[in-house]
Amino acid sequence: MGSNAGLPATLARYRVTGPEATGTPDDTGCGLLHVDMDAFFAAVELRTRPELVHRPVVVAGAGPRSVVLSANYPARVYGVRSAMPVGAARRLCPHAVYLPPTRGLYGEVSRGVMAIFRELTPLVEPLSLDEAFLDVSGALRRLGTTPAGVGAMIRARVEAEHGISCSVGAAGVKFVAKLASGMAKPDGMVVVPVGETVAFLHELPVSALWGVGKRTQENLHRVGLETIADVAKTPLARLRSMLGTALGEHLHALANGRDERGVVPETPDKSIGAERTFDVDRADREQLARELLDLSFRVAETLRARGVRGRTVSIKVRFADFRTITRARTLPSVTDVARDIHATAVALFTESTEGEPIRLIGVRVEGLSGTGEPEQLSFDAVAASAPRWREAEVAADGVSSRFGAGTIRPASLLRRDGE
DNA sequence: TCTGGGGTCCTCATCCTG
DNA sequence: TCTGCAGGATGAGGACCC
Repeated sequence: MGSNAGLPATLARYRVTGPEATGTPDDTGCGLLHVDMDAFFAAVELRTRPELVHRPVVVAGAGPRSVVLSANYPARVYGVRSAMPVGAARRLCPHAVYLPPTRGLYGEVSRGVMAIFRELTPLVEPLSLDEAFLDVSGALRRLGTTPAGVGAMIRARVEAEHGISCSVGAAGVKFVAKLASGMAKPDGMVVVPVGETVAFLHELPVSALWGVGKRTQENLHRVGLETIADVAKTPLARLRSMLGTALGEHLHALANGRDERGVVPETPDKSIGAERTFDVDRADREQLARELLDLSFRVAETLRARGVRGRTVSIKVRFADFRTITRARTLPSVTDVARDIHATAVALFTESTEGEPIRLIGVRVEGLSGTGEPEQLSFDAVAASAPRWREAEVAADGVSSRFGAGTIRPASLLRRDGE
């Protein structure tokens, strides 16, 4: 969400000004668009709270360990950023309005926005609820406009139909389009002409490269590489030995304006998981086993809803000192049954912890395949009983779809206070 | 500052098998 | 039967993204 926000003064010539798509840099061949909603969760909340529009507004959970999910631009002036602990945000901006997230609402708005994109081109690759890549090259003739013209259409329709603003980047490659939309924020459009891709990139710091986070940035700075131009000039062999083969090659290509990746409308899930951070660290094994059961049910529900099963169950445990471990086990056959996932998760948890206080616990299922694919037969007693458990859980899915997710859960998940 | 939750991808180590 | 090797599968952890 806009980590590259703000267009450096030297790059101002790439901004689309005036009536959009008229005073535009040359957008020939810039058929790859990246569209990013501005301060998405906060903007969605402000639709029903217009009186707060000019005040700092932060969307965040209520727990003591919550982080900021979204902050509008008046809040960002005070240094509030997404993913920042709420305590830190409150210190920076105590007078902001702190709103809890509205479950389900952002997904609904996101589906509406993505539907607009798909009316313009079938080549839409959502990256998250609030952003997507679009390849509009093949749709220009039908739409009778240019890439910047499509960007202008999108911005106008999203605003008119959903009451939120978005920013658009247009370029010849995905990575540059994404950088451009970050620089267009808020509520703008940036076009990087194909012939100027390298010049555009080379002024930017290494942190602008996709795949360079805090650690890699430190590694690059340590050897004197500060800008993308520095990375581009570095021999590939040196980058490989410094950063590993994959990352070295990846950054070298990006720094030289090469990004072969196309827009991929549908990528199958690789894993599905759920995790929970406790407000207070927990050491009670029975309580933790119940938490694993709840997480296993959530994961299994999602697997069945998406029509997939997985073969490897993994757990994640974060201890009070923030040390984090993962443990995984591959099952003899694929599953989407909470009971099997839970049994494996509890076994992994018991083998890898010794009663220490736990801050976070998570369950994930990997190695996914469609439910239509053949299942390996097993003589294992648990596997033999699985169909009956599965039927019970599928029946519970039916109730959940009518009365809300999590309506049916094992009795052991009910608290003594009668929740 | 004191660090969520849902993911992907990569690297390295280890084990197993032919 | 033993040894060495290569390659695949698996597991753990780190970095990164939104």
